[in-house]
Amino acid sequence: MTPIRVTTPGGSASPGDSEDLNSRLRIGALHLFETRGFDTTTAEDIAQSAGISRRTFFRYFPVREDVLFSDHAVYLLRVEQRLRAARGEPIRVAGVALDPLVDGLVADADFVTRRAVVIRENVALRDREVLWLREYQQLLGGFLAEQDLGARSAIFAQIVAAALLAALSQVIDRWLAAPGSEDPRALLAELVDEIAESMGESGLRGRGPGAAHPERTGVVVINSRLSADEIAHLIEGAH
Amino acid sequence: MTPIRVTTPGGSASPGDSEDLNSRLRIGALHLFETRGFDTTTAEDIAQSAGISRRTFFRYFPVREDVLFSDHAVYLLRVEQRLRAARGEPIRVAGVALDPLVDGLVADADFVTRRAVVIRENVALRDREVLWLREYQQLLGGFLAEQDLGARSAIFAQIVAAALLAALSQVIDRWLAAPGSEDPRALLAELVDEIAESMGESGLRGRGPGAAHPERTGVVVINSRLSADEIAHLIEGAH
DNA sequence: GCGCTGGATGGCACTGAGTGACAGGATACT
DNA sequence: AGTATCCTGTCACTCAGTGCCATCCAGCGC
Repeated sequence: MTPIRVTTPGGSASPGDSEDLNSRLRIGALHLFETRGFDTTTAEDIAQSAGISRRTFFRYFPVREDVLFSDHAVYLLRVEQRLRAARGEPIRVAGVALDPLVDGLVADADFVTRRAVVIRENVALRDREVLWLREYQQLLGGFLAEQDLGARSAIFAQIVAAALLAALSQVIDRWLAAPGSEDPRALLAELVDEIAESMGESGLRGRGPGAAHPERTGVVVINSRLSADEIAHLIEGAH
Repeated sequence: MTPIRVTTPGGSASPGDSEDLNSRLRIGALHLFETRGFDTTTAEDIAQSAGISRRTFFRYFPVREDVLFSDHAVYLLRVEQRLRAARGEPIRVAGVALDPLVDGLVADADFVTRRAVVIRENVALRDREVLWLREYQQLLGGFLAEQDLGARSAIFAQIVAAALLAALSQVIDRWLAAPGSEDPRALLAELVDEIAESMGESGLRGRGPGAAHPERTGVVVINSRLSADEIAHLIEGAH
């Protein structure tokens, strides 16, 4: 997956930039896909549109589909950095680490929305996007697997990672469907919060209290038919 | 994805059966992959091993990789049936609906474990497996989306589906790594339970009480430094 | 200036996946 | 019988992806 040539030696920062070869390729390709359709556009066509040879094209993108996803190669690196740098409650850290991705997509809105249209109409592109998103999932999964998530930690690491990525995917979908109607980053934060609270350190009968967020206090009650006293009694007998 | 020819008109039931063309192909292919490696085995080779022409092979499996995954086409149907038939708390229903898949894999253990070895060593096969698993996820996601999961129902449907499928994936991985050490179906049930409890109707500030599991009572307290009275007070002020 | 070296590119040729079109051949139905 | 239908094989074609080699263009030391 990784060997997309990012071609950002130190200069042009964001994937929305223009005028390096990578950008010429992805923009030219998108335009071709929009007009001619994905599977009637050959690698040769794309290469020509950027003024390079077919052979060179495949040196930049080992798989033809990837010409639309070069940004992910960049975002993945940023997400990885965030994971390495941040500290705190693991699940929230993992969730927040996805911010650069969301920000990047929003900043590159024009390209991203047009790309989404093309992707929606083509199976190969949809599949390829799934595989790219899975890269993030593995990243988060790997990170969470190194943390202690209580009982069944290794398993839950993957489950939580999957949940987080599904949340991300939904956030992006919503944003694409109705741009501007909701702040994607805020929505993601909200969902991450809920996931962290429900599957986090205390949500799944894992370990004791007092780890990362000692000041945080939360109470969840299921079946409010019990009186407060009864609940208090239950709590006293619990731990 | 779907157009794999299942070739089970009404006769041979389980994917582990032999002697229909489909089985000859997948077994022959597996053997070739084991000995010669996946990417040095051409579609022609596989076709020959089953005594058919290359063209016919591609009529059975539009994508070469799929020759190893024909069982999923069957399992997907069964899972879908289970979803349609069962009633109860949605998340548990969705989780339990995966049982036919687990059972099928276990029943077909020889093939499945050998396949796993081949898959592990090849990117194209790994990717293809991911895409197949995603089919289940979409199935569950679609089902859950029709249910009412409380606030943000549409979003949580996808998140829960992803979590369930990650659980399934972990269960299978464990079983493959140490067959017989743990009952995969029991482990899956356990994980589904935890997911249902944490992300279910009450886990995520959704709707009121009294739906599917009215008798169930649970209390979760984060930060036990508070006294029981303080907590009771918090609760009284909550709803 | 010159020569050298390393990386990026292009051209060429080759394998193999996947597909459309057509032609038998078997089977089932009447 | 005749005929419609489904399955299969053959042929031919496009195009993705790759290895090999020649070339070109920096940069750098001298």
